[in-house]
Amino acid sequence: MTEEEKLRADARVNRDKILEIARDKFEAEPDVSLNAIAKAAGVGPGTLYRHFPSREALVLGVYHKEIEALVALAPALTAKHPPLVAFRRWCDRLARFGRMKHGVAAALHAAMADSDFEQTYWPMVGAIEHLLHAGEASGDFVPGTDAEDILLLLGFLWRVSPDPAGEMRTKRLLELIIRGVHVR
Amino acid sequence: MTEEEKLRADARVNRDKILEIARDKFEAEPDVSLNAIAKAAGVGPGTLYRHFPSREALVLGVYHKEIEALVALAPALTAKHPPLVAFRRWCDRLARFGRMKHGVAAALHAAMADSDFEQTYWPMVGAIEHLLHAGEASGDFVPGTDAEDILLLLGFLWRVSPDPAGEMRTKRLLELIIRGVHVR
DNA sequence: TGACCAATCGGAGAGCTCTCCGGTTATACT
DNA sequence: AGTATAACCGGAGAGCTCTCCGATTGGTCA
Repeated sequence: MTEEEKLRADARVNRDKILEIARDKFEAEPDVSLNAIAKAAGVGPGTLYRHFPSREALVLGVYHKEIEALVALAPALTAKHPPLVAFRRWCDRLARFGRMKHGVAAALHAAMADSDFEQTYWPMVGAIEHLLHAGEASGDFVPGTDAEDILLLLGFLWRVSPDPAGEMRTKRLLELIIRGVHVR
Repeated sequence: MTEEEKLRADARVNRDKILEIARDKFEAEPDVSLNAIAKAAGVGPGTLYRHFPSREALVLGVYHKEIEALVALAPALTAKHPPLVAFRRWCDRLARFGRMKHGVAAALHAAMADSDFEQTYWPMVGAIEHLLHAGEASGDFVPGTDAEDILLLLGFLWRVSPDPAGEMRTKRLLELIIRGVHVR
């Protein structure tokens, strides 16, 4: 979407400044108040909330690039690997992303699980659909698996702790899900 | 737990009143402010928050009985049915519960997925453990499956919509999970 | 260039969450 | 019964989220 293009110059400056500040603040302390971000960015709360109507929207704005990369990764993986491997690698990558951004996980969770966030939700579903289709075509995956279902299920990634124990749990659960989509 | 016994008489009255009011309010409008509940119950916010330190805790307090019943159901089901059937029925029941209480789902989700809520989390894990053990013993389930993992995964139940489409989605995802724990 | 107007700004304010602590009261003990 | 004390109460208040709207300003066209 060309949303960034059609913004008025001052609005674009503000938007960028907010994102820049927000990225730093989130890194430092994920529970930062949006008020604080607005103040640090030199705008009023009204401005921040007009650009990003909710905390989730702001988080999504901040990590937009990373998410785009993740979406783009899906076709690349299916091109280079057999479907099962591609699916597993993509999930691993998603898990790693979730672990890194663990502090903002709650917001990400809400955002990804909610189809109101069209800018993020549907591309993500598309990526999963891609992976699933490859698996169906090769006969490796149970046919008819729904991509939205899988994204919903993968929501657990945003709730595991980022320590080694959580990593093990992630590993086990991804195994389970893969067993669930794999036809034997 | 005997927590209700050792309360001072006035505290118990307040606690019960709060729960009674909260049940009604939640039924009517899940997003009610806790302030409103406190006022309707005739206590100050301080009192409400001392009894239930968070919204999640209050929700758990309200549905405590139902959750206990759910936990008690697990052994009953394993006694009457083969492990796979027992597991499926228990999940169905949990799903139905989630669907009925959809308005308070977010709070329930946080509560069940968070082991800080020991009163609810561990009994729930215990119930799942029971179901899994039965399946392992009979050789139907993949050995070594962790009950906490499953509870985490089942968290999706609190995010599906309560309409027919959501019901279908629930059905599909429970199938997937069952395929994931079922050996062969 | 000047002036118009639609887009944008930003802060006041309503309502909420959650905490803190001085005042109150049930309970136990004599 | 009288009293000590630990438990409990409840409201003031700080800080947050989110909205609304009058003031402001960038873009455009004559």
